[in-house]
Amino acid sequence: MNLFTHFREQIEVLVEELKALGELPADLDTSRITVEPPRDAAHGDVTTNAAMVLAKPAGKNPRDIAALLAARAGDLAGVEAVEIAGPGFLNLRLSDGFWHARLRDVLDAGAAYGDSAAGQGKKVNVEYVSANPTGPMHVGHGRGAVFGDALAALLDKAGYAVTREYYINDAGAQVDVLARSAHVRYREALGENVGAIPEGLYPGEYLVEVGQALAAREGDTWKDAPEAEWLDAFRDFAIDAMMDMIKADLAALGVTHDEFTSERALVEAGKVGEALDFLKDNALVYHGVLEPPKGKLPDDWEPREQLLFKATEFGDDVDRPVQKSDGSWTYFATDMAYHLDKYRRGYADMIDVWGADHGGYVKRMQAAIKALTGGEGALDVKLCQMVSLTDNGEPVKMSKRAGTFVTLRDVIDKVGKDVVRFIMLTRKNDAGLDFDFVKVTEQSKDNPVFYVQYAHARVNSVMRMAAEALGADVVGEDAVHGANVGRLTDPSELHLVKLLCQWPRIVESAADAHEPHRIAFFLGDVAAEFHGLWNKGKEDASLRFVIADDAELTCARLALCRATANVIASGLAVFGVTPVEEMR
RNA sequence: GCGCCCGUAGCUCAGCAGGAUAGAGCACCAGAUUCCUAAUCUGGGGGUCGCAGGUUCGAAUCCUGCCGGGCGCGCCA
Repeated sequence: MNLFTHFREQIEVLVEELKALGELPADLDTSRITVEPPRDAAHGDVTTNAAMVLAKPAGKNPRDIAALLAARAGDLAGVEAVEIAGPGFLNLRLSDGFWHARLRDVLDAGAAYGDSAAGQGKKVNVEYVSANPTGPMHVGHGRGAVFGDALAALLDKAGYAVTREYYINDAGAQVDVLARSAHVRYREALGENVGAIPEGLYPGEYLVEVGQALAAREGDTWKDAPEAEWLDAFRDFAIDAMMDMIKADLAALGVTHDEFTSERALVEAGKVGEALDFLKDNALVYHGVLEPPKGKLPDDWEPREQLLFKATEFGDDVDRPVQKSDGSWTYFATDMAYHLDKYRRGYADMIDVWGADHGGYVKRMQAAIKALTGGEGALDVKLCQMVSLTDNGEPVKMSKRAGTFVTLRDVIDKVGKDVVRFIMLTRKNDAGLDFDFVKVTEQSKDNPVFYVQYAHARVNSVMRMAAEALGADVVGEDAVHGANVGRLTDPSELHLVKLLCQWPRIVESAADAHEPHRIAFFLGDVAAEFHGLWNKGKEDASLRFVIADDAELTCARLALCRATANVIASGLAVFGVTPVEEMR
């Protein structure tokens, strides 16, 4: 249960009562009422702006409305004190007993704590990675992969029916380049001295294997054959090989997808034609000539008549071409068809995770979706900023030519997938991210992965010590669930309980905002609070978790430890990070 | 030229669908440290929230205009 939602509903009930009594107008709009934790703990546990937002439409003084609400709020279950503060805030202080009950909720829910029904089972499609099948993934792809994967898990936890999708860009000119590059490696594998890889082809070593495999399978049949005879087969083979490599890298990162949609298959199935027919039928395309971009004129610019989509009618800045001069579709055209296809598969809500360099593309895609779905479909595009790799503060030099290109796989192999995943999520998606090989593996408070994992491991450590001191019985499931948590009365203990109880709210708001990074910050807060509690035990032995001569109190504190580990594990699960039992 | 994103402490960044004196970590300064196995702890200084208007009971948050940085801008995806 999200307790803030609970009190939001309770306040609503009180407002209805006041309406019935004629104290407030019957048609009062209550939608702007919020119930949330106050920033300052001195203001209680729960605060609402109800009186202030209702004041104007009700034609009353906010503090008068607050007084009306306060008179009734004191009777709500769990509310110990009510006060009116500032311009008309209504602050509720909840009883220790209420919090003890919530702690039991955390323990009973286990890993499912934080699960929400807010999404109401609504279908949502999250498309991420979608790296071109022309080579290995770099860390930038990794960020998008982790972000998309975590966002999908977050939405899933928040009650949405999530589909994770990968769009394979296997139809453009670049996969022909891939095929030609593979052909060079094929000839090389057959013993030909091919020299340097020609300009314009992919020079990467990763194609050597592909060439060898082709040579083994095809023999020298296509060695000197004209391109038209082998292009299709080589392309298909190379794409499959690249996708196998990409999927293996994703597996190493723990990233999964439910659907892989092929651009080529979409084109061959006539989906682009269908989308274009729809646009034509609705007079949303026309033949015209675009104005040249101002300020920066491309060298080879010349006026050209093209088939244009009326993007400006849907919020874009200029109309966008859908067909190239050779008659083939632009990337935009196939992308429109792809998103229409997603919509027709039942996804009115779509989220795309892109690299920030595609930012200029967002408006036209959103315009296209508006046009193609009659305003029914919605697309949120999450742009991921660049990742800069550093090694103890020094930038990692990357040069494809010098062979010092660091792939995503290199990074995973070096620091482990859990570290990669967590660090990638410690920044907002649209902020740049510094990934330092030394810092991310450092065992110190400065390293968020370590700090959070350590808190989880420390719970385990406490359990072991408790078992040694008081016997295995105090750490069993029964003992934890049967603990008299009413013994938790120290303010710092209750503070941790209150923090843990925010988890459902964090899940819902992070899911709503499509911002998984909030979870990383929350987990950092939980870890800090827990470590802080531990440290208090150093100064004041009565606050230690394990009290040798008081098994009941120890059990209560172990329950709090267990609940802390629960919440951390629940958050790490969203991130796809395995909580550790022990630090090494 | 236009569009998108960003501009918060010396540094790296949070700031939750506007909310009550703007937060954290690092760094800096001052103390503590024979500590439940654990890779320290406590306290302190430090901010015109880029600038200027506007909306609002209330703006770091929303709107407009500037300034500064990044990305992008017709047959690359």
